Amino acid sequence: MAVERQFELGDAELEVLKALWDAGPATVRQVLAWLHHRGRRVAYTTVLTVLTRLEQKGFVTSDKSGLAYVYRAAVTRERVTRKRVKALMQQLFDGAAAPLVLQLIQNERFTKGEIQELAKLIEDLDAARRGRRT
Amino acid sequence: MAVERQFELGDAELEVLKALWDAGPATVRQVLAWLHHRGRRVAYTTVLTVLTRLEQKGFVTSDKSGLAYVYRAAVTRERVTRKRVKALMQQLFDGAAAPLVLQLIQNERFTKGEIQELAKLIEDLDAARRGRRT
DNA sequence: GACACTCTCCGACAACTGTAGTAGGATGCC
DNA sequence: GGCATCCTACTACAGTTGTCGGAGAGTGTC
Repeated sequence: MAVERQFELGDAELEVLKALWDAGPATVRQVLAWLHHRGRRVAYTTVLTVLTRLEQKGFVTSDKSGLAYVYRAAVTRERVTRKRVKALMQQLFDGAAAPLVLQLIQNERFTKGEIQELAKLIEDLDAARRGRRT
Repeated sequence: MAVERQFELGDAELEVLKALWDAGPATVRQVLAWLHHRGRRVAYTTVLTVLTRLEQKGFVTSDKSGLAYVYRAAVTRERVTRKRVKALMQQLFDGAAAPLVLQLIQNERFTKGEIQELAKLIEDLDAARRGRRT
């Protein structure tokens, strides 16, 4: 690879994006504060660099309204999340979702509420399937 | 980052590991054939390099029984898979499994059999939870 | 105007990963 | 013995990502 791929997100980049998702549009300094708050000890310029790269990749936009540039996420958390999950499914299970779900259900713990919610969703799925007579 | 992390698997590395999982212990040439079969056009020496790195990282072992070294996976597919999924959960959902499962169920399609299997697993989970009086 | 701050820009560097060429040893065939 | 073939070791290089430092511009304060 190394050629062709073009834009994916590394850990640091994702972390910065999260700051924008959680805190809304923010300046470099605000993102830095958010990261420090989360225990990520990085320098101001590091955040700046990451934001710049994210902008190059199209994940954020910026505009200078006051003294400093304000950065804003240009992609939704849902979109990025879905894409990542898809990629993982592709990589590990040749794109199939079921094995992943099965693994999660068997290996992870869920609260009562979560289990109920899952049960309900599954039931809905089943009902929909029947409804479509598939 | 760049420092500290030490060993994770890239796409190419994972693909090579898959070859060993699927086809069992194999020589460089056999892995190469497997990759070509899967449409991955890489050179012999590339495979050799990747296998060498995987060995350095402890993911495979090798032994020279005949003319060429035979490489063998030193980690199970399950172990690697679980670790990757955990990492994704950590990265995207702060370690929580439920949001990931919910997203999968809502966004992906499942066959009748899969839905039934899921329903059964959820039911078991629920029963176990009740059994524990938790 | 000088000093202190705060920003952005540019350049840099190291680790990791993907990819591969070249050299040289081993083996087998004529 | 010479030549083709196969294998490993070593080296290399580019792209990506994480991480910063220093230079220089803008702004506010005495």
